[in-house]
Amino acid sequence: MTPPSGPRKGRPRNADADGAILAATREALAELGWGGLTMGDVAVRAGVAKTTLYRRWPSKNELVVAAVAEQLDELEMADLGSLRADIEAVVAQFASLLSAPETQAALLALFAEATRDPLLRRRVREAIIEPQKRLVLAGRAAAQSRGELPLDTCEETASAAVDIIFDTVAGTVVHRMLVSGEPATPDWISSFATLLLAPLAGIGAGT
Amino acid sequence: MTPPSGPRKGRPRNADADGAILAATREALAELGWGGLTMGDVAVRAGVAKTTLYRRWPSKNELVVAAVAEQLDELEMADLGSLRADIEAVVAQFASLLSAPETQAALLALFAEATRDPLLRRRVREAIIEPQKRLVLAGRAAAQSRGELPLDTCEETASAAVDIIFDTVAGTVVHRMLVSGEPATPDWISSFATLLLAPLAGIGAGT
Amino acid sequence: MTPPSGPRKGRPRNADADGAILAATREALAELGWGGLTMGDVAVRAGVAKTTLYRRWPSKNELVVAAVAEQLDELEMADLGSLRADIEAVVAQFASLLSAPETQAALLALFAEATRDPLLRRRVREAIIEPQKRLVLAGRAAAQSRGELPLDTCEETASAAVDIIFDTVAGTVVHRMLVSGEPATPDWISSFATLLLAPLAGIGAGT
Amino acid sequence: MTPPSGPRKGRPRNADADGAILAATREALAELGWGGLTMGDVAVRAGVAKTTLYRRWPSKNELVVAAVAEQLDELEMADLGSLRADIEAVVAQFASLLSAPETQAALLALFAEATRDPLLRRRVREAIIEPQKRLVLAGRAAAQSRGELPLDTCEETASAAVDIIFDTVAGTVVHRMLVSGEPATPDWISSFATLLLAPLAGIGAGT
DNA sequence: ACTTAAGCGAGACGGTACGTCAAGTCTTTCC
DNA sequence: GGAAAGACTTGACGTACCGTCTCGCTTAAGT
Repeated sequence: MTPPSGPRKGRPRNADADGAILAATREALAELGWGGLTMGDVAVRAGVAKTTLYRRWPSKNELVVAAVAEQLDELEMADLGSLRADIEAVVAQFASLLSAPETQAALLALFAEATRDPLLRRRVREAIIEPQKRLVLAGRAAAQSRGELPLDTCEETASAAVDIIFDTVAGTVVHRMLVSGEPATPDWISSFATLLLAPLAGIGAGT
Repeated sequence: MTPPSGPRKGRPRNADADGAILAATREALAELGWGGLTMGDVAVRAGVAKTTLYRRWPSKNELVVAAVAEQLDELEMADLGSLRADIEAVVAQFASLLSAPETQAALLALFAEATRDPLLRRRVREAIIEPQKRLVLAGRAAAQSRGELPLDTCEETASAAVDIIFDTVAGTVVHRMLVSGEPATPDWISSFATLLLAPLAGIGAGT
Repeated sequence: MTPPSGPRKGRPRNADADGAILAATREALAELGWGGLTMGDVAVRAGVAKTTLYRRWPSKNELVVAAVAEQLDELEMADLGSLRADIEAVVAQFASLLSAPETQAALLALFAEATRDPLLRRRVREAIIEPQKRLVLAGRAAAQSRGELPLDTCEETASAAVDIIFDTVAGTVVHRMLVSGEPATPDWISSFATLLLAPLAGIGAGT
Repeated sequence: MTPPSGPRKGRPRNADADGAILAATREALAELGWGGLTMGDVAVRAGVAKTTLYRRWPSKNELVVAAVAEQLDELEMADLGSLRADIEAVVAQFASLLSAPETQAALLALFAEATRDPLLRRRVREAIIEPQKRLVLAGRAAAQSRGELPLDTCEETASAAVDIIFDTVAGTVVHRMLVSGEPATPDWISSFATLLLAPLAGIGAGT
């Protein structure tokens, strides 16, 4: 993947430019939205020629994926000692990310574009979705090690459970914040965690 | 809203055109996606001049909102005798709507655009979100009349509950289908209904 | 050739624009030369959008041909009563045309480009060369009617004679003014006319 | 101009490169014309880095002047025993030079560019025009030594005569071949020589 | 039948961004 | 210090679409 191929020939790429461009992209995205984003504007903000953008990312889409992916790398699952606490923490983190104007503008537009463009879809999956899914997996593993959740009896069922939880968490938070346009207050997060934990309570009660 | 202004002067608008244009919009949307959609192309598909489009809708955004809203009017809440059945039915309906390529392409793009454009946001709310929210309300009312749910004790709490349920249902289904890209099979719908009903089970148990 | 095809559909082209664009082209050509001429600049000078240029002429070359051809239409052969006077008049006219900076910059560049591009070559021939060749023909006809020149005995020979005279007149004047960069003074024109008339003098002397 | 500075420091310039580059330039010129010629392409054809081109010639113009000038150095005036023979020989040589596609593409473009760029104009004069003018001078000197032409009585008149002859020969041949696009056949050359010699015949007759 | 007013198609218009390309410069590493 | 490689800035290219405009024509309703 990474070409470590010895000492490269020719003038090396300006190492600072990548960061400057992605930052400029997020800034422009926040101010102008997806529709208003232009390559020329990003280039000017980054203090770089338009051709330099195209040399590094083949299209506007790829550039935005990269810019947003960099942002989402921040998310992490901390083991806080209880499943409820862990869930509330990750939802809060995700919500705080979605409060940033640049993420708001970018995320839905990216998802929308990915609906039609298979390559973009793959890039979005790899760069954005999968890294988040690992949060659900980490949370489950922690809960299992604490005894809050039973160990997986069936691989397939477990996977389906992860998927449904992931879609529910991500989808609901996104919908609340970006579509309904309501903030994710601590109260709301608490209610939502209750909703998610209810099935487990039932299991626990039934045991 | 509706101009009742008697018998209008001049040549009346071609009544068929509206339908043809909206259909052409959905068709183009399905083929080309939001980004690839052009007014010129829609006009050609509808066999109509570009001017006619602009005479009826002030912009591309408005046109697409109208085209998608027309599609969403189909949704309805049938009282099937139990809350689980009602939920599964509405989720299935919503999922089937999101299977249509034109809806897929349009919905997220519309949400994305609405993030930046307050007027569009209002139109989306009015034309798309609110009509769906009434399904949740109708479902709750039916369940209450059947005794499956307690009557509202507090107006405010009830409203918050409706909101959270609405965001969860809409957000999760959208995320599963459009972002994760997985189909909403009967099994999945059933699992999801179980997740939603779990809190009620707890309430019921506690009563 | 001219499409008189009834009442045209759609918005008619701005009739003033053609003239404004061609004038702007000549102006820009004079200031910046062929290499410095840009479509965008012409558009700005003409107070017109760049797209309007491309809507009317498919390329920079065509535009310049049109601009220069319009200029060359001025040339005309007046019957001044003697062959020498006619020659001196047409040479002076041509020389005065080549004094204009815009013609200077354009003509050679156009000829150069035409060397490679067969379509352009054809356009240049039609629009620029042929109209000039008629001057030679008109001059010869006038001289014949005055008895200064014998009537054509052989069609083919006559045609070759016209060609050689035409190339000599046009080529020499262009070379003097644009390549050698010397002005065509009345003295020079007189000397050149003498050179051209010498063969006839010989004929006359031999009779 | 020529740096005689002993044994230079560092790696010496590749001596073959100059020739390879000029040849590549002419080749590219013949194939693509002036407008289509790119430095990058020349570099690739010559198997050389673009930097090397710029290290040796300051611009595209200079490179092409050098490439074309090299070609024109071939011309020479041979004393064939009579003025007519000498004239026909030099016209034929010049015509044969203008038959080469690379010269065709280059010459007019160079003249055109020189119209605007005083430095280029000077270079063109020095490298291309002057060397040709000496042919006319040599021819006249030979004719004078053979008694075909009177000795110069007036320096100034003689110079003007050389100029007019030079412009007529060069201009007419260039116009015939590059603008009119007709070949310079032996017949045509003969007719043209007759035209040039006519004034002398008159002088001779008058003597 | 005759006016009036709007709808309609066609297509030109001023803009703005696109993604590409070439010119000429700069910055590496290797020789 | 020359040379190859290739990244860099700049600026024009020709295209596409937007949303507006201006035509000539059509279609009713009101006279």
